[in-house]
Amino acid sequence: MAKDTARATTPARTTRRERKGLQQEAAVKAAFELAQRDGAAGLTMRRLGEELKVDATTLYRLFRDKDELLLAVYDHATAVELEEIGEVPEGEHWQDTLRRIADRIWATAVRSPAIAALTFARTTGGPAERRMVELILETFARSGLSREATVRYYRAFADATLGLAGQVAVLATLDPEIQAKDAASWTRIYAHLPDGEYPTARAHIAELTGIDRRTIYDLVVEAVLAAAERESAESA
Amino acid sequence: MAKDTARATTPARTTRRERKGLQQEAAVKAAFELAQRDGAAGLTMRRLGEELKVDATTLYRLFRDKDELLLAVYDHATAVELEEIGEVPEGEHWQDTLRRIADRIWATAVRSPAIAALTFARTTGGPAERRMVELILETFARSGLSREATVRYYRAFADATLGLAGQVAVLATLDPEIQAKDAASWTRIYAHLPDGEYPTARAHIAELTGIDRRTIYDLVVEAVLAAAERESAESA
DNA sequence: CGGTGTTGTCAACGCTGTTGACAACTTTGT
DNA sequence: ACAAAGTTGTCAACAGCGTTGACAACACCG
Repeated sequence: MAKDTARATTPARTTRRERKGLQQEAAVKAAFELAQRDGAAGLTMRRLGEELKVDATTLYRLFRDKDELLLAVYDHATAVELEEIGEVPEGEHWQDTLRRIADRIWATAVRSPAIAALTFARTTGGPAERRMVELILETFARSGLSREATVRYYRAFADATLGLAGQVAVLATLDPEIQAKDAASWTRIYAHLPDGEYPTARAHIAELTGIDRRTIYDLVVEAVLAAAERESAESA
Repeated sequence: MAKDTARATTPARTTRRERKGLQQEAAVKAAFELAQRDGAAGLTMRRLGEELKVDATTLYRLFRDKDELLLAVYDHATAVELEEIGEVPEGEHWQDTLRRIADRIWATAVRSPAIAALTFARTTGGPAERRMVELILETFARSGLSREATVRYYRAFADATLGLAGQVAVLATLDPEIQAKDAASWTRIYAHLPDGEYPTARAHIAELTGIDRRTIYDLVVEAVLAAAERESAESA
C-alpha cells in the first residue's frame, strides 16, 4: 500500500496491480452471474469461491468484506445499464431521455433483482454510478430549471425510480411461494370479508387485482416529470 | 387446529387460545422494542427469547418462522401509525388527509427503521394493513376519480411512499460508519475530480450537498397528488 | 385418574461472514 | 545472485444465525 505512492513505479509492480485488477473484475462478474442465477441468497462467499475455483477466504484479499464486493457488483450492473441507454440523440426532449433511463433502471431491477435488492438504497461510489448521476443531472439541466431545482428533481427522479424498482426487486428475491401469496393478497383477503368492514376496498377488488407494478412505476415517473415541467414553465 | 371449527367451543379451550394470543402479542411487542433498540441485525430469535426469558425455539410454537414474526411486527407498527393518524376531520380536503398519512409513514420509517427496512416491500396481510388500505383508498375516492383511477393513484401513493421511506429505513439500519460515508459521498467524490470529467455534477455540488431526503419525499408526494388532481379535473 | 394435546427445553445440524496462522511463490534491494 | 519483503492462496476455526426433532413437564378432557 505504502509503495503505491513511492517514487519509482516499476513495470513489474504495474503488472501485479493489473493482475489484481483483472481478478477483481473476474470476481465481480462471477458474483453478478451467480446472483442472477441463484438469487440473492445464493450469493455467498463460499459459493463464489467455488465458482472461481478458489478458496472463499481468498476473496478477502480482493475486497475488505462482502459489502464492498456487493457495491462493486452493483456498479457493474449500472455500467451495463448505461451501455444500454447509449448516447443521447441530438435534439431528444429531456423528458424522453429520462423516460428511457427510467425504463432501463426498471429493466435492471427485473433482470438482476438479487443485486438491486441488496444495494438499492446505497451509494456505490463507483465510476458507473458517477456517470449515471452526471447523465441524469445533465438531462434535468436541459429542461431549463434552476440549479437548485435541477438537483431537487434529479434526486426525486433517482430516489423514486430506485425505490420503486427496489420494491419489485426485493419481492422477486423472496420465495416463489411468498410471491404468489403476495400477488393474490387482494382476492385472498378482501373477497371473503363481511361487507361492512372494508367497503371501499371491497368495491375496488376488480381494479385492485387488475393493476400491475409497471403501470404504477410509469405513473410516478410521469408525475415527477410533469412537476418538473410545470416548475420549469413557472420560472421561465 | 381441527378443534377450531368443532361445534363445541369449550370455555377452557377459549382460555388457552387467549393465553396463546396474549403471548403472541407480547412477543410481537418485545420484538418491536428490541428491533427499535438494537437495530435490524439485533433482532434475532435467540436474543428475542432472552428478552422474553424463554428459549428461542419456543417462539416457533407461536410463529411458523421468523418471516411470520416480522410481518406481525410490521403490522403492529402500522397499527401505531393508524392511531397517530386518528380520525379524518369532517370536511378535510382529501389531499390534506393524504399528506398527513404520508407524514406518518415517513415518521414510522424514521422511528422504526429496522422493521420498516425488513418489510417495506411486503404485504403483511394483517388487520392494520387492511385498515390502512381502506383509509387511503377511501381518501382517493373522495377526490372524484374513477374507480380505476382511484386504485391507480392509491397504488402510486402507497408504493412511492413506502419505497422512499424504505430507502431511508434501509440506510438507517447500516453501520453508522457507512451512513456517514454515504452522506458525504458528494463532497468526497466530486470535489476532487478533474474538472472536465463530470462538469454538471461539479457545477451542482453545493446544491447536491444541501438537499435532504425529506424534501425529496415531499416533492414526490406532491407530484403524485398533483397528478391525481389533474386527472380528476379532466374527467369531471 | 388415565389419556391427550400443549408448552418449553435441550442438543444438534447446516449454514453464514470473517479471522489468523502458515505455506508457496514473486518481486525487490543490495 | 541471494536474502529480505511482500503477495497470494489454503486451512482450520470461531461465533453467530435460523431451524428441526426428541424428550420432559404440565394442563385439560372424558
